[in-house]
Amino acid sequence: MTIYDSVQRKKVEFVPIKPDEVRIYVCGPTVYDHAHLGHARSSLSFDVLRRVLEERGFSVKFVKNFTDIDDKIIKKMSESGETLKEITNRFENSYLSDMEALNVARADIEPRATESLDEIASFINRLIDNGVAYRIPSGDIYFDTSKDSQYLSISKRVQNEDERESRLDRVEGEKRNSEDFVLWKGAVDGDVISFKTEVGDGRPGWHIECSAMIEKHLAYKDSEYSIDIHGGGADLLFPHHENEASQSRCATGHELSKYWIHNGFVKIDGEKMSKSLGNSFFIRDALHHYSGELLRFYLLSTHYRQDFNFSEEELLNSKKRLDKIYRLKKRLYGGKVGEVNKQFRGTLLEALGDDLNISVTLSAIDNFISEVNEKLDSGIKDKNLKREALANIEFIDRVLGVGGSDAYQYFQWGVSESDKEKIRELIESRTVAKKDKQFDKADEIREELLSMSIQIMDTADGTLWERS
RNA sequence: GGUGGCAUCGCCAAGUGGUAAGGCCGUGGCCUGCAAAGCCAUUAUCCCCAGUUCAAAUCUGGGUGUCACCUCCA
Repeated sequence: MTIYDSVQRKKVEFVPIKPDEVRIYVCGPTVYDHAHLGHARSSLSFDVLRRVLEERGFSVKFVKNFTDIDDKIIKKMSESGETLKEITNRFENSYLSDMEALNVARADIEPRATESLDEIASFINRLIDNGVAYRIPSGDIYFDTSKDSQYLSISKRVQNEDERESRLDRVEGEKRNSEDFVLWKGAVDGDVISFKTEVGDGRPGWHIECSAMIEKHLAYKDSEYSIDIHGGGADLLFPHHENEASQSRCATGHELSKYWIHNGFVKIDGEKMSKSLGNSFFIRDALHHYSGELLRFYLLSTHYRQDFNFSEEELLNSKKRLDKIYRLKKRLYGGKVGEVNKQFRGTLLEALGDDLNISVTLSAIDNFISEVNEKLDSGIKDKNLKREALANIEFIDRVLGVGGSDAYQYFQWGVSESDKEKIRELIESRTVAKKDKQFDKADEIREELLSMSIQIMDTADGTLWERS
């Protein structure tokens, strides 16, 4: 299969370091707030990647961290008076519950910075020993980027003199080079949180945790590369991933990752969603309006590297597409699940194996649905048709994580029990009216249901309804 | 200012040298008491200019527009 490597900046054949095994590390959230749609998209992208790799026969080891030491968390501590643990626990749980709603599989290991302090400290010590990190009088420890000839090889950024100087001007002085970054922040009076480690009291900088945790939990020690795939949002490429890679290179002598994958942004009204613009959108808020499955399907419907423009109109467009899977599933209801169609399976895996080409994948699914509907409409008796179709839908669920719900429940999402009862009663009276050829009355009832956003459809198996 | 991405039917969106997938919307038809659903049919020469080639949406050069990164950010 091929994937797009952000360092080589092209699609390349994916060949894991060791046959049949793939080790992936994805940068997880900083747990100082609820997760927004950008987190959802990133998680979803790598969730599908993982599913595809597994479906293609790889054994995948997947690690995603929680950044639970951070200035924004500390700020929250002083604002709310909560402890670090209280805040990070709350938002970790919020994150995990959102991910569950989106049907994102849990990582095999979910390390936290607070649980990796020994490894972080010894990692920093190695950098100091290797002469690529230095301590300044305040107690802060910096990484010396000038010591790594490969620095900027990940982001391919060019340092020009103007930028250097303008950045030097606004830097507090004691760094040796403007692009040096902090590995460890020494404790100062008034710090609300500080950890005691072999490099002193204080707290780690942002980038170091990933390098240390990758080495602890995931890295090959006997290979040119530590792991197969390192992923995250496109905004992490620089400086975060550049710095991670540089640290790891200087401490371990190995390149950090063989492939780098970055997902595109979620935009609202054509602008990147971000805290500073005030247009971010929490997953949990979206889940009040739409099911997790629909949100998942919608967020997956655009190729992961493209910018994703969130719009209600497009979301409803996606819903119609997802509805079609479930309408077919309803038609197949109660049947036995057979064997997935080999060609169908092959088409999906080939499309997804081409750098997760979702458009071709969805197109193939649409074609499959149409074909089955057509055959079903023609009335031919073919037990295997239904069995295979059900198996195909199961396969869709395996690789994309959608289509696995009960078809009837899917269409009843967000309808209260009392409304369901009312709907049943209305449909019953309409059925009676129809039987008596009282079509005006029947149509009136249908209008009433429609005003409740309930669409009905008369079938050979009786009148079915869906929430539109 | 530096770097990178993108520009294909009303909208979303595939396609990386051989004469434009798919979805939504619209229109016509079948089905239906009427609908809905489903099915069938139907809609583009690919931002502009120049070039390479037997052949380009796809390659090269130039231009325009747009977005992002360069500061915390998925």
